[in-house]
Amino acid sequence: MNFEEQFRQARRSVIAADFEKLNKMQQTAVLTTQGPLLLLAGAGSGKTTVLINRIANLIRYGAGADAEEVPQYITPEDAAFLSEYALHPTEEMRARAQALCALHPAAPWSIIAITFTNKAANELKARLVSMLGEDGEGVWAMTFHAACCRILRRDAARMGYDNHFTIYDSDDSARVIKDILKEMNLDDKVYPPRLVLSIISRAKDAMQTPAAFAKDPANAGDYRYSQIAKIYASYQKRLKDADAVDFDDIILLTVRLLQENQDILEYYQRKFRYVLIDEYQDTNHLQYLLASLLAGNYKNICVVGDDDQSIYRFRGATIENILNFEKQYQNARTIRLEQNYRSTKYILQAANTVISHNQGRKGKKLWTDNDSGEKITVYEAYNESDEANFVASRIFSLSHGNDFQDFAVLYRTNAQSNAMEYAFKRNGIPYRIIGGTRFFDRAEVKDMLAYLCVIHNHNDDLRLQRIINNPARGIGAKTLEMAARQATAAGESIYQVVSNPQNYPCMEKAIGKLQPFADMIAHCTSLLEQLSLPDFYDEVLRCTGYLAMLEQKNDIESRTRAENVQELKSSILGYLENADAPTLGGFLEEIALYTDIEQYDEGADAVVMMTMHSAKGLEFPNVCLVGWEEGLFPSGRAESPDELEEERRLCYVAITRAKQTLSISYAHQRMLYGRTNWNRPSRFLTELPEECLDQKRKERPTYAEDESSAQPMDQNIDELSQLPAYPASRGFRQSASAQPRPAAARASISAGKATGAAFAFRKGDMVSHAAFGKGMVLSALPMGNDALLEIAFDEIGTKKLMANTASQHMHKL
DNA sequence: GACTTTAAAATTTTT
DNA sequence: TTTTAAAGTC
Repeated sequence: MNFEEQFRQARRSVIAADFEKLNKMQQTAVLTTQGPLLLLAGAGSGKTTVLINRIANLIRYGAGADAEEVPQYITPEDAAFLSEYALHPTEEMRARAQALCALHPAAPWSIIAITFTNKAANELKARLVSMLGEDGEGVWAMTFHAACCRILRRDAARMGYDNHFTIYDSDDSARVIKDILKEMNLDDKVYPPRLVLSIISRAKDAMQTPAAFAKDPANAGDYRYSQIAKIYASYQKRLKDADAVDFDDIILLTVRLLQENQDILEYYQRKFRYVLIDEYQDTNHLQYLLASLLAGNYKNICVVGDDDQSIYRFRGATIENILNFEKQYQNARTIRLEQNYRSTKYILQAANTVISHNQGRKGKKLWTDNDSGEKITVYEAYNESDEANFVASRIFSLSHGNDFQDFAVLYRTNAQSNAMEYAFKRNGIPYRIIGGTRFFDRAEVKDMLAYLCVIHNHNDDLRLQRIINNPARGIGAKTLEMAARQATAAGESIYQVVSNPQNYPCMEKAIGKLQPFADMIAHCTSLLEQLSLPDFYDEVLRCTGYLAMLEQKNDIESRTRAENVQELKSSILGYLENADAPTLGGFLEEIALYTDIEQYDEGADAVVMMTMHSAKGLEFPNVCLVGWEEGLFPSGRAESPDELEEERRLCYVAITRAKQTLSISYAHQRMLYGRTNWNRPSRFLTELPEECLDQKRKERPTYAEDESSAQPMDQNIDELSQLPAYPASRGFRQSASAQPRPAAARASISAGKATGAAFAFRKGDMVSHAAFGKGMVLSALPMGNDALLEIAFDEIGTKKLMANTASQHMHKL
């Protein structure tokens, strides 16, 4: 063997030793640095760890592990040294060995790692910094939008935008569409703004200009499409005039900037020697183009993803990007990470089996060295509240009152959280709900941000319209409409009209109302130069009268809103900490993309509830999946085979969140949106391997008898109360509207022994609860057929429980 | 112009 | 059932 070959082998094994903690495939992925690489990373396979280590390898050793090249300066003596070190590494030899191994090490700023969410980007960055120190800071680890924004702000002029362009979020965009519909005199029932926006979004994804969209043969002859083409054109014009871009524009303009400007393209292609894309299965066409452009020169592109976890097709992701990667890059290497470190064998087997029902996969089978664990509990509930009680009981029996944070309840739609909340409240189980309206989506927060936008840029018409009469200043729709018309006619912004009403005869009536508003904005603008940002913000809260308005209302809702509005100040403080030259504009630019305040404080010991979608990327020791019924999961809206496969992938994602235990439940009858439905169990249940399951259901006859004719409620209650939980229910079936909440009536009966429980507990009683331990009843407040108990538990403090529910897990001592 | 009432719609979601 | 927006009333 010549010394070059000896050197190559030693080099690879020395570098590999740095990553010996990883498994074989993970290590291969880390050491494969050159050329296109497709990393198919199954759920729980340590994907992020691989990404971090791969970046570390690039910075430390560059192409060292993955190249034939042996530098000219390497001598046979060096090769011998490295071989020796590979076999017997010592601390003194280390520095020289590492220096020999490095081959064109990558500068941190020459690496770009793109993610979808700020959360993922932050995690990546934090872990890079903790592994690499200062070098970690230099890596471009950010979201698609943040990266594009950075690129775009530098050269926005080339695309005809100011480099301080504002970003419209989807809410802003919807307002613009509504405005256009009004102007064009179109019915928003025929052209729902959200739908129109999604059509425009698809057009942008296909890089269709409004003109091209209008001519698209696919839309030809469709009157509605011809109208939408006009809306699209008008929408783009308005954004352009306001120097605003929407989320799609950020990517689209960046792609066009690179395509149309050879010099800029070359700059970034040279700058980014290594491109990494996370969650590649979630990329849309534009993002694919961006990735291809950035990696166009070196072709060192590593995409990480899992085709089986693609659940965002509905918002434009194309799974084809990952399926076609190997066609796009003929010399691409593919590595599968199939060892799962997260789940038990049973859980994994269930996941594998379900997903195997999908066509069009890359194909992959997860395996694990973990224990078999417990079988998956499948529970057939009577209705949604029985299901919720089942989950509550399960949490009690597994947790014994500790470590609630180890539990997650995952559902298909947010609306399902209600029934769970109800049960958790009655049982005194602490919980938090993820999803719904996020902090920056709250109206009051958006209002204050709109004020800041207007103060920063008086010509921001869209935001001005939002706040000009909020709080009420007597400037109504009529006045605003007039001002807008004058502004358009004069080619000015609305603020120009509002601040100089005397120049417009028709505005005369409103001068008294407009002047104070304009003065207030002007005053705030002058404050900006005198005060620090946080103090300035306090003043804005005061001057605008916004805080006063909330304080005046003085109900719970308003108090929360006031808190939120004040909470925005911590975002400002957070911005100040990181910015070198903080300005209001800088804050607004940053906040436009970073809308993800940490709403999920991990410290709290509470069960988390969220949709299966939101759970992606997370893991929990114990997971309860609820609502496995046809029409709900899979969703009734999923009709085509493609859509059903997406539901199945969602199913796969949901199952693989669980580390140790998993329960799946479905309800025989469920009230949703005020209607009671009787749905068959989900088809996904039948796709689970029976040997993994432990099926449970309440002992009771079949529901066949439910179909028979209705009888008066009272009679049924008498009949039912004789029986244990969920007895036969002859003639029980009634429409939800015919009788008030039959399900609820049933549920209280279902407590069985509990009916008397409400009165069994008195002040001073000592009790023992399955999960909370021993305690004393402090008070018992009768409430209808139930009672609210306040109990001081020895270990966990005072809790409020509903007697009927609690008695299922609690007895008197 | 501000407030109240009523009706319709309600997957999934990040930027 | 709950939420939100638009129409109706003072």
